[in-house]
Amino acid sequence: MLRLSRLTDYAVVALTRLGQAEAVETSQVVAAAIGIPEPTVAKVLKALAGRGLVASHRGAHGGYRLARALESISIADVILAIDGPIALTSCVDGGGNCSTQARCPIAGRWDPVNDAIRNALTAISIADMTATVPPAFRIPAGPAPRSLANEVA
Amino acid sequence: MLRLSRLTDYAVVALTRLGQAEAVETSQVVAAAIGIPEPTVAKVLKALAGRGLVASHRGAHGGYRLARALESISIADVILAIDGPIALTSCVDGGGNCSTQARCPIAGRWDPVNDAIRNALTAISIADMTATVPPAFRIPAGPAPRSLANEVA
DNA sequence: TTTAATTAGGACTGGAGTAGTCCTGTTTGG
DNA sequence: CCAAACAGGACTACTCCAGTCCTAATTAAA
Repeated sequence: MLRLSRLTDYAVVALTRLGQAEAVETSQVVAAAIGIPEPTVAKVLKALAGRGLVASHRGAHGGYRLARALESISIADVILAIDGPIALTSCVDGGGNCSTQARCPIAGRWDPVNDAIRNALTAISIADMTATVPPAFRIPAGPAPRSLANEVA
Repeated sequence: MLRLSRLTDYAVVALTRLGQAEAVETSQVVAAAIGIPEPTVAKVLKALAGRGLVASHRGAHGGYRLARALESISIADVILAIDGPIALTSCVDGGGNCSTQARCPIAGRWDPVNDAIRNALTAISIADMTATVPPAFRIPAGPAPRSLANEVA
């Protein structure tokens, strides 16, 4: 089902949280705020920092903050940071190192599919994802259904 | 990385093969033609038949043939047949049965993402996937690199 | 200068889900 | 009536991800 990594969902939640923060926040604070175990949040934030989506500050009183506005961060960026490059087939990005030796009947050209998905994902920002929720459906407070495991298709 | 099921790739290859066939072909023949183990091909064809993408004929001299032209079969159709419905989050299609009780900070609205991907995948037909390969890059004959494991993102 | 806080980075492990196989039943042409 | 072929489901081995932990490296404050 074209599963999307669950960590990617965490990343979106964490980014949204940082978007609401006023100063740098430690991974512990973020974890507590969004209700996800700290080690996992730390892992996600590290990955996001590595891709420059969040800025990190080490040492005492360190933490994370957004490197750019949520409006200018696309889901494609997040997926890239968490799961790696967007490419359907190993054939495409792997450079043709097909393990099996079966015949390739011309078929299986996933490039257009990759491009289409990449474009679709690049067009949507994290801000878009939160903005599209009609106010009536927003959860007032307290525990609430949360976005979880992800599967496309 | 938004992994796409490998069976989906097989399905595309098998469909392309059936597109070249002149009469019904058994799963054995298809398997031999595309160089993939017969049981696996059989499994894929069954799934495609279940979704009406290929027509099956039982009994002696039975087999499979395309139910419609490759031009009118989208990858979304294939993914749906092999991997199930296209939806990024269990939150969305599962009806809100979130297992964890963590707080949902409004974030994680994957609906627009799902829609975008669905649209992108629906717009591409199997015929498109084979047609986009420039003639110069077509493999003349014999063993050749084959599309394999699939990952998006 | 020392100490504590905090990120960076990688290794490790358990579990979930998929690929692939196989078996049994049903249909159908010869 | 028999053999060929699909239908459908059960089962297993394996891969890969989620989650945890440990050890640096960095930095503010005392």
